[in-house]
Amino acid sequence: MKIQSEIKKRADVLEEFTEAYDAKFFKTLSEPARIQILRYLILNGRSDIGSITEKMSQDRSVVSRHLNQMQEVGILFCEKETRHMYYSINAQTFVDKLERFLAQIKKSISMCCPPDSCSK
Amino acid sequence: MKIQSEIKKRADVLEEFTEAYDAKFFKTLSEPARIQILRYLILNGRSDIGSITEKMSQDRSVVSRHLNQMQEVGILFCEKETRHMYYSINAQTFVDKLERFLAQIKKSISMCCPPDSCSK
DNA sequence: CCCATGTATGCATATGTGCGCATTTAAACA
DNA sequence: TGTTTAAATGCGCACATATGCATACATGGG
Repeated sequence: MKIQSEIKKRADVLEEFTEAYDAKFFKTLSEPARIQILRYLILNGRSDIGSITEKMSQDRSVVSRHLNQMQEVGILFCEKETRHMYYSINAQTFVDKLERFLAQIKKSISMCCPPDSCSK
Repeated sequence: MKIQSEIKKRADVLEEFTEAYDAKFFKTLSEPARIQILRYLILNGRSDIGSITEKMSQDRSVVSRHLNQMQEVGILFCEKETRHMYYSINAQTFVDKLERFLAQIKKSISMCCPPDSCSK
């Protein structure tokens, strides 16, 4: 039956959507302090924690934790060198995550909201 | 001088980036309850608050507030009809916001992180 | 007009999380 | 091997916000 296969299709797309969804990634992107860090790295490129902290009002430890979280969700890349921990934007994973999410949203929307299903 | 113009270019792109950045949009996308609402709307399309609440553990008022916030940041579209407030995914603004952000990130990254500037 | 139904809002509370301080760990240099 | 510098971690505090209850505000049906 046509309806049955439609229901299954929706459930499948929803499952895909749920798997692709990274709430922590978005949460990380929503914090003012972390946005400031992102801005700093866009402007200055690869930097260590000390340099970043100089331009911020927060404590070194706080910045360290933010950077760590940003690295965990794939926004930043880090590597230790001598005594310094250097961070830079992880272009690969960052862009990839956004593109995956965008593709999934488009897919989900086209399924659930054709022009004459959602609007009225 | 070459360096000076490079600095200006970076500042300009950063300003664009900052303008395009909508922290509240990402924050809205990061809450479990709101993600559940999004999932519901993907599966069921246009729905009123009552129907959505039935499938959630939160109170009607809480769901109402979440829906309102999601509409504010451009994720959802709403329209009142008889006594019901109907919500649906706002494909236009939702996708547009993501695409704008993605484009801006790509632009910023390509400027600040050419392969041999960020990596070491 | 009054009542029922669907939403929105005021308020109190609980949970989450950003923050700074103090301390610990790690590593380079004398 | 001790000293100094950079970063990470434990802990407690403060503030933001998600939640639920009670209530107020619509609006359609009788």
